[in-house]
Amino acid sequence: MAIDTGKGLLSIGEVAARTGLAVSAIRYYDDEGLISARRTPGGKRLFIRSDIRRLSFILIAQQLGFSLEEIRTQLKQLPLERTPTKRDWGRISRGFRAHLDARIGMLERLRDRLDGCIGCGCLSLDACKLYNPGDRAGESGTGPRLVVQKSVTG
Amino acid sequence: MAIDTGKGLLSIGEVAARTGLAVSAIRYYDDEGLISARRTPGGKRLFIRSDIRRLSFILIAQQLGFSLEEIRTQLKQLPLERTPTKRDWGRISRGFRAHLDARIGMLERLRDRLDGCIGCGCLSLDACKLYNPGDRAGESGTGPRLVVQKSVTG
DNA sequence: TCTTGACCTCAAGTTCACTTGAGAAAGTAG
DNA sequence: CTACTTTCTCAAGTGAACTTGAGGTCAAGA
Repeated sequence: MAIDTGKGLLSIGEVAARTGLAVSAIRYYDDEGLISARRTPGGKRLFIRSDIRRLSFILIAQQLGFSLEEIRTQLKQLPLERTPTKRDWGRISRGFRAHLDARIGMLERLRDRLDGCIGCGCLSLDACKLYNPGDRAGESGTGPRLVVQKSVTG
Repeated sequence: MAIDTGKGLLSIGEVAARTGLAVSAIRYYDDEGLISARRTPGGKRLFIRSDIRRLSFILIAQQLGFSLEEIRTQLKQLPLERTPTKRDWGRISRGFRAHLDARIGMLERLRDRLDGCIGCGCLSLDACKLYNPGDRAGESGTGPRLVVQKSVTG
């Protein structure tokens, strides 16, 4: 259980326990390149402390409606081998915050119009500006529509 | 093309044109009971004017991160046969707004902590209150996690 | 040494919200 | 009546984000 090469490395089970993620999910993120675990000579995954931070970031970003693809793009700004510095995280944080602000603004505008629009019964797509078909997700391709509109641009 | 029994009824194609939805999506919502179309003697779907309003509601609610299941629950408060009144829509609107407020609040709290948390590199699940594993979606069952946390409670 | 538990890979299954395709029937225009 | 468009049903496919299962390996304790 204590796979620790003296450098504070963690097994997948320990990471799962600390993050609340399923072991299978962590493997999946590793396969998808969102994190990149080292290996023991025997082939078992080893994680460093900052991998937990990466996973936390993934979870929070998902709650905000970012897809794994978008999160991967954000995380590319972080070093994989070296433990990211305050400056590294700060860079991501700023871009992240801009998207957060945009999303909050969208919801606030929506709220401000809600009573006057759904409330009055005028809700009709051609007349009501609450809903704008132009920027709907899922214009292209099949599969389910995105639940919240996309925001990270490459 | 003009299937109109004198009462302003609309064909599925006309509803698709007015809402911007695909015909297949409208059929799907009908099958799922989110709307409930009448039929011609020949079996073709007929829609009343307020069905467009229901569809608008579905689209907007989806943008806010509600699942179809949650939206179905909300729409159950509306009469299916009778055209919903201002009072009917108002009731939904209030509940809807409460969820909107909650979601905005969550994002604002997240934003306020973002610089101090991700920015400083302290992002760690056991210490950081940004992320709360307790109310994560997808605790039960398989399949993809909800993108934004659930809010409509039955 | 044997057993046990955590871990491995790879393939296939699952949910959501649809779309696509096949084959048939309804309704309209000429 | 014929041609054509629209609509119908039903089955199967799609993408995202995982989970589940089968069958095998690694490492620590009795």
